[in-house]
Amino acid sequence: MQYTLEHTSNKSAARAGTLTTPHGEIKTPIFMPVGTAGSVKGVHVKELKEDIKAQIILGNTYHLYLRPGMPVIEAAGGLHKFNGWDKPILTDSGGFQVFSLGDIRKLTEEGVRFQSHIDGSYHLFSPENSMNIQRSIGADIIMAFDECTPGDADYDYAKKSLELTQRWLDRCYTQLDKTHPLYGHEQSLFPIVQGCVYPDLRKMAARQISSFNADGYAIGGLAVGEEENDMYAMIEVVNAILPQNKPRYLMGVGTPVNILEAIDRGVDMFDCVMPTRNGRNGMLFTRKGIINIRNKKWESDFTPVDPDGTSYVDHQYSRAYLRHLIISKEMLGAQIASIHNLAFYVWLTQEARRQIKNDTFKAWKEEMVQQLIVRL
RNA sequence: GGGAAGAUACCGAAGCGGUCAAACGGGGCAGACUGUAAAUCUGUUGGCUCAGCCUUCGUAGGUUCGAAUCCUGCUCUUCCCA
Repeated sequence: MQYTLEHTSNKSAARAGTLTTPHGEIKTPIFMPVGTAGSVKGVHVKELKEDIKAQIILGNTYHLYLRPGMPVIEAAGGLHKFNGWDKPILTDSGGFQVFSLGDIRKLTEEGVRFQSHIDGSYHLFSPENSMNIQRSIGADIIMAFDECTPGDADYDYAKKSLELTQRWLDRCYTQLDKTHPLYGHEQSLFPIVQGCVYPDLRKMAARQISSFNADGYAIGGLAVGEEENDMYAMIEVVNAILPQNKPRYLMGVGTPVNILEAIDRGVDMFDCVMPTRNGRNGMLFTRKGIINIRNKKWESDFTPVDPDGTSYVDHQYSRAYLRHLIISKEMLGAQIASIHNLAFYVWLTQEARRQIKNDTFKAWKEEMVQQLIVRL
């Protein structure tokens, strides 16, 4: 996997680059739609490619492992073959589920004992089997198995948690060395920086993972309950240390403003469930601000969903019609909103890329962040 | 024509002497959602000069310290018999 840093913004740390993977190029900064169970909820591959212009999507180790299970994924020939997406894929390691499944899991040095949220059965996730499962899935980019430390963790907990993540990283690499890709293409492991909101822990973590010659580096454990300013501060601290010539991936973030602020601080890759989940729940992100399409004010607004939108759904349907669909719980409503939001997120990052290369990023971003928070 | 049951807030439906402006659903209105246990969850839903007051449980009266709840007339609805 090859990353080429093409341009750095003249007035900020924002970068434009190209990441070349076994399944094609990714023009950064980039937003990556989340496809937890092997599908970006409600969105066809055709729409991802032609309308949203997604360059890479995510899958999730925990969810795919539980269902359909690795025998099926391997028999299919990996996730690319299984879901028909022939562009790059990134899989999360299950680390986030360590955080989000809170009360049905137990954390030990060995790994995490989970109870399946589907049938209550017990499973152990460890760095070793997370790597094995991610081999079976066959993503281009695979993530280290970490503990996503909660944003409100105290210093001692955050330190212990970080040290565990560091020991787990060694085991991830060891396991990866013992195994090989199953489908004829290389897989790149991205290590993850933890350390909660504590600058010295973040620095320590960034230095530690930088010592591995990874193809890219991730910043995790942010947007998980901490103050927004703390998040931005941690990004700055970490990006000052991570190698310049490798992509940086901010995991699970975030709002359109979060993304622009992070790009401004040198982040290259993003993923978040917000465009799809919030879309399904009636929230539309546009370059003029945020629309809650369920609100009565849109009841008879027959103007396009988003006149500035880049996807066909933006012009094909009216706000009144989309409101009707969402309120009536018609599945088409969720699909339209998801396509719109994903297209907007991808547009936002690709427009940022254009502005960076044009050396106009900083001013453009300052204007955008004012606009993006407006409630329409 | 005779008999039975019933009429409760936007709708459906509990309540069957005081703790009832009235449970619970639905609908309406609004909010939340950040490496997806989420097509989910939360709040609110008579009025006002709002820690209180006013009007509301078909309608008109009555009993009672006190009624959505008990009694009587009336109106309407559903079912059964002729």
